Amino acid sequence: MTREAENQDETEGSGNARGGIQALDAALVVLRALAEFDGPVALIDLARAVSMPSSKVHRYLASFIHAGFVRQANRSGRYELGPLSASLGIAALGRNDFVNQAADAMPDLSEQTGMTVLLSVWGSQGATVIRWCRAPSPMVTSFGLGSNMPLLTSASGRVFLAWMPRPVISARLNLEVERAVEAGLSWPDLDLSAGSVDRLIAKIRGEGFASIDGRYVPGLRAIAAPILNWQGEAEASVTMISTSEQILSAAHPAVRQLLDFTQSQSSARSWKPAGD
Amino acid sequence: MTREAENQDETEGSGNARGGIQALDAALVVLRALAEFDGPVALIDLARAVSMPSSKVHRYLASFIHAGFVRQANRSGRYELGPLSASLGIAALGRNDFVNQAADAMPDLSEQTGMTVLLSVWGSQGATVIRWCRAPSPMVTSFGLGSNMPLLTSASGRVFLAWMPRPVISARLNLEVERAVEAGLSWPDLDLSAGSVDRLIAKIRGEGFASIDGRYVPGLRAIAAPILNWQGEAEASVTMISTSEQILSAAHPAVRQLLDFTQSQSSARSWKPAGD
DNA sequence: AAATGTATTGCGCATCGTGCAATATACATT
DNA sequence: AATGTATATTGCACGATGCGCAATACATTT
Repeated sequence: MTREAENQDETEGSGNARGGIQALDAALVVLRALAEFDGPVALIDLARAVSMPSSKVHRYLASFIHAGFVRQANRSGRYELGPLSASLGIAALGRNDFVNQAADAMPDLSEQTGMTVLLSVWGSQGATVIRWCRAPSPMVTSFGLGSNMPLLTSASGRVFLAWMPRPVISARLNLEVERAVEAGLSWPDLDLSAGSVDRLIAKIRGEGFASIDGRYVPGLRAIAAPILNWQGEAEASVTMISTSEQILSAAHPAVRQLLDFTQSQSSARSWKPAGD
Repeated sequence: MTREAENQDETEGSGNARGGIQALDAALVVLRALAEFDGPVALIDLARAVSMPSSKVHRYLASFIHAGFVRQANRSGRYELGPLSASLGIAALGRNDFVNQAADAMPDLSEQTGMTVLLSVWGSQGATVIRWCRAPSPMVTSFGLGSNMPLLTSASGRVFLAWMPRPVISARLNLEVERAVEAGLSWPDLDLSAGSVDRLIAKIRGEGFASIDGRYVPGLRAIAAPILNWQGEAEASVTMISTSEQILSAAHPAVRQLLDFTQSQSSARSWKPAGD
């Protein structure tokens, strides 16, 4: 195998990274690159992104598809992450994370409050719903597991807006503002100036929770609060959904219950720095 | 590389699965096996689980660790999924959004079958049509986007009846039964006893799809199947409408196409362990 | 219909993955 | 503490197999 000069950081000259398999290393680079794209990717683009011949990438993708980690969109071409990647992520999240503890406790919260509760984390595409606990009460379910919530107009997203390091969310924030401006959108409690966003952030942090009233999605109200790590950054967001206007008030018992819940969960262990 | 007999389903004799890389196939089997363990795994156990030599598995793991998909707990011992697996999964979750994906693929299904296809989710008023893909064939229908379908007497509704958590639908079910009783309605294949409903649910789940014949809405036949999420709950329902009586038979090709469609859109548990 | 762009696939060479077994290391027992 | 056992890690040599190139198939566009 005519190995190319794609060694990234190791001092090895003889082989690849200590004791690994070269083909696998290259393949994982491809997989990671695929994950970093926003949507379906053409083979050529993916190959360019990783600086490999198309045929090489294609063979990797064939194996990934065979295993279920990747799926090709239509008949013609583009590749995207497959269901097994999602399963892998769910398994990874459920390992030693706060996610498990929070998810285990969510049914209780849902039952006590009679509301639908969902748990989301910050992914490359924004706030992503990873757990979902339905309440018996009627409720609009136009989104489900894996939904990406908007940063500005969802309670879950606003939690990350307020408690995520600015650099992490800035790209997403710019994207959403840009799109809103292009679409000519305007919102009840938020214009698109930087000052308005900062004021919103300050308000959310001050109150300790974020909310969305029925003016964005008619009839839908939600409150959300962060699960914080010891650095005060949001690791996850817990959201409660209701059709009642009243939960938006800080005096409503649901707010108290939500904050109790997230604060008790915040003491759990959090993300550990990458191994490597 | 002394290749072992790890192909079990392909007819290929020369290589492995169509155009893939053997080492990568084997490595992904390992990763998948790792994900299926509950917690940290010892190398030996993982090797046994996939029937490979420890050294082989160890080299794969070295590459996975190097890429960040796997972490080893301490200096010595056990392996677990790493942060990159979580990132990958979150990205995949967003990309495998059932509703949008199904909606994107609906035109194809409509074209292949020549039938009108609609997509519904569970809303506060019951099954709610959110996408609508008309077939060229003329068809008079009185409902459109946002219509609420009955739980008992629509194919879409029956899907939710069968694949939705009982608490979620119970209120709606009671309401419909109550109203039917008050109105003195009676239906061809369903009386209003609890047992009858349970029998209907069992039948639908057994067949994998729900149907409505022309006796409820004269001249209108429909079949519907669920798009299931990771929890096995119905995330959405895909319905095909026809005026022909024949589609109600499970032998009709449209049923096959519908089930293929929904299963491909669901988070398939049907991924076979690729390796040996 | 021609043309362009892309995905897919033979093919032969030599690179590199593999199995075995030796070694290092951690853990349990006496 | 020392020994023993079990597991993780690593050389080594062979030859199977992954790789790049280029031809082909496929699809979409002008």
